[in-house]
Amino acid sequence: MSTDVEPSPLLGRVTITDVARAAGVSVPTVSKVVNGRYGVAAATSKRVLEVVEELGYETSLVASSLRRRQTNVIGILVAEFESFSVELLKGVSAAAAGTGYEVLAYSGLVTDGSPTGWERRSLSRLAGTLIDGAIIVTPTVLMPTTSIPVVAIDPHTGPGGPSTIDSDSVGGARSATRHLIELGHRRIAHIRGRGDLASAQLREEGYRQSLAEAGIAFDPELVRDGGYKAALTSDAARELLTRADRPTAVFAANDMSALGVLKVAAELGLRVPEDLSVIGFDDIPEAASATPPLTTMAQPLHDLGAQALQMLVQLLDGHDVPNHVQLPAKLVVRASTAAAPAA
Amino acid sequence: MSTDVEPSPLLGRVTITDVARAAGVSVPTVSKVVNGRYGVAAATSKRVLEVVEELGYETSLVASSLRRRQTNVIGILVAEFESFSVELLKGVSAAAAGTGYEVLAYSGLVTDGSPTGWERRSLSRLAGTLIDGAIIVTPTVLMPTTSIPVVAIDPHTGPGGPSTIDSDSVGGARSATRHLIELGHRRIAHIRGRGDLASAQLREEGYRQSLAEAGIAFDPELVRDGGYKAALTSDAARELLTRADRPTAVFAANDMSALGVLKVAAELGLRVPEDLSVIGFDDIPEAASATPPLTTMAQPLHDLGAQALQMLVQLLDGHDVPNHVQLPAKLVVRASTAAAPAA
DNA sequence: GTGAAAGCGCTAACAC
DNA sequence: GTGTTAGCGCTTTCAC
Repeated sequence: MSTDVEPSPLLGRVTITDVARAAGVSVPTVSKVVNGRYGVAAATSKRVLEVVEELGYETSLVASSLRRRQTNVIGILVAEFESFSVELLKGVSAAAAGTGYEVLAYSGLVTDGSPTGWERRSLSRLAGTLIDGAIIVTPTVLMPTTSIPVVAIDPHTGPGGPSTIDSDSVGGARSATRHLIELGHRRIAHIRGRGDLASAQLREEGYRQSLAEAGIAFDPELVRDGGYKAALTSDAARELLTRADRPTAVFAANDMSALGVLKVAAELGLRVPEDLSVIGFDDIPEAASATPPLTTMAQPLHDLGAQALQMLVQLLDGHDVPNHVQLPAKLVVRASTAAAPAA
Repeated sequence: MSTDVEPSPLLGRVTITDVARAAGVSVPTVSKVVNGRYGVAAATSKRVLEVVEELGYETSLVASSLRRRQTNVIGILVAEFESFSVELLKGVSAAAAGTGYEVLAYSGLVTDGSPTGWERRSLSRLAGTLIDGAIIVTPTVLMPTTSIPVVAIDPHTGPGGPSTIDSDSVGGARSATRHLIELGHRRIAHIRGRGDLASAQLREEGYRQSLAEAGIAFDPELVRDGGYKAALTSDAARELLTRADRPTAVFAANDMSALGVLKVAAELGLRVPEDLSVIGFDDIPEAASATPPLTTMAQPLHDLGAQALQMLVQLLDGHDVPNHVQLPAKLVVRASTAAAPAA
C-alpha cells in the first residue's frame, strides 16, 4: 500500500523489483517494457521507462542469462592476458563491432594446480549461461563435445575438436630456418615451444625440414625446450650458448623465447647479430622494440582473432564453417639476424 | 526410481542436478561437496566427486554468483579493446595472479547510441552479481555511487567519484613540449585528446605552461581536436600541415593521434623528423615500430593496471586506499623528433 | 493489458 | 549426515 519511491538506492544495485515498486506495476510488466515486448499500454510503458531512467536501472546480465537462452555475448577464454592473447583480443574486438555481440574476455585461475585443463573449466563455468559461444586461445586439451559453439586459436591438435584457426607453423618455421641458412649459418639451434600445442611441434618439424633441404645434419644437442616462455628459455639458452661449439644462430619457437635468448646473450657478452643471430615467431609488439629489434616470423594476430570471431558468428547463426583455417606467416627482417661470423 | 546414469550429456551443460541424480544424492549435498562444506560423509563425498569428475561438472559462475554474495572475480570495463586498454589489462592480469581473484574483461556495446555512459551500463549489468569489484578504464561520466568497489584509470574528472589512478599528464605534457622547445622549435602545434577526459585537458594545460615558460606566445590556431583517435586526427593534421606558416613540431595528446599525424605527414610528402617533429603520449607498443619510431611520453601502463588492481583488492578487503594515485610519465626519445629546420 | 506462478542453476537455513 | 524449503533477479507462459 506504500507509494513511497526510493529516489536513490544507496547500496546494492537497482533491481527490476525496485523499478516495479517505484512505477507501481508488477515485475513482469517492467520486464516486458524493458525488452520491448508487445502488450503494454503506452502510458504504462512511458511511466516505467521514466522510472528506469531515474533509477538508472540496467538489466542484470547474470540474472537474465540464467533465464534466457542467449545473451549476445561471446567469450574469449585465455590462460593469461599477455602479449599474444591480447593481440588476438584486439582483433576479436574489432571484428565484433557491428555484429551485435559483446565481447567478454576471461582468464581463469591457472595457478591452482595444473596449467592444463583451464579451458575446460572456464568453458564449463561460462557456457550455457553467460556466453553464447567461445573463442579459446591455445587450448591444451581436446574438447570433443561442448555445449556451445567454439572456435580454437592455435589449438592442441587437429581433428575431432572444434573448428580451429592458426597460422602456417611448418611453412613459417621453414622460412625462418631458411633465412638463417641463407645468411650462411650452419649451426642453428632451436628453442622448442610448449609440447602440448600443435604449433610447437610443427615449428620443430619445419626447422628440421629446412635443415634437411640444405643438407645440414640435425643435431639433437642443439634443440632445447623453452615452453614459449622467456623465463623457461633462460636455462636452455645458457646451456646452448656456453658450449664450446655454440651455435651461431637460434630459431626460437616464439618471440617470448627469442627475447629470452637475447637477454641471455647480453648477459654472456655475446653481440647480436655479430656473434649470434636470433629469429623468433609471432611478431608480438615487443619484438619491434627489443634490443636489437627482433627478426621474426609474423603471425597475423589481428586477423587470426578477427577471423575466429567471424567463424564463431557463422556458427552461432547456424551456418557451417571450415573445420580448419590457416593463415600465412611472413618473414619480418629486423636487426637480430646477420651473416654468420667467419669460421 | 530409475537409476540410469547419463554418461555423456551431449547437449547442454552438465548441471548440479545431473550430478545429484547420477550420484543418487540431493542437489544441496552436491553443492556442499563441491564447495568443501562440512557435514558430508566421506563415502558420499567420494562418490559425488567421482561423478563430478566423470561428468566434467563445473559450477556455473552465473548461477552461483546470483546466489552468493561474492564471486572472486574482478571486472575490467573498457569501451573497446585497443592498444591502450589492453596494455592496462596485461598489468591488471599480472597483478591478479596470486590474489585469488580472476579477471574478466568486458567491452560493452558502444556502437548503439552515444559513446558516453557505456561504463554505467556495463557496471550495472555486471555489478552486484558477476563481479565483486571493477576497474573502469577512461570513464566518461561521474559515478558518485556504485554498488561495488570501483577504481578508475584515467578518469573523467577528479573528486566525488571512485578512487582513481592516472599518470602525470600536466608534467608529462610540459616535458614533451619542453623537449621540442629545447630542439629549437617555436611553432609547436597541439592535437587535443578527448574533451571528456581530464587527461586531455591537463595535457593541453601542460603544453601551454611550457610555452609560457619559454616565452612563446600561445597561438589558438595551432591547437586542434584529435579525440585520442588516429582517424579523428587526420583532418586536423591536414589543416595544420598545409598552412603557409605550418608548425615545425606537433605534440599530440596521445600516440594514436601522433601516429595519425605521421600518416598525414607522409601523404603530404613531409619528412619526419627533418621537416616536422612529432611527439606523442602513452608509449603504446605501436609507437616503437612506427616509421619513424615515435618519440613519446611513456605512461607506465603496466604499472597503472597493476596498481589499480592492488587498490581494488585493498578496497575489497575493507581497507582504505588513497583517493587518487598518480604515476610519473617519462620522456622516451626515438626518431620522430629532431632539431627545428633552419628558419 | 496486466499480474500470478513457475523456473533457470545454485547455495544458505533449517528441518529431519 | 542429508534432504526440504526458499530465494538470488529475471523472463516466460498463462490466467484474468
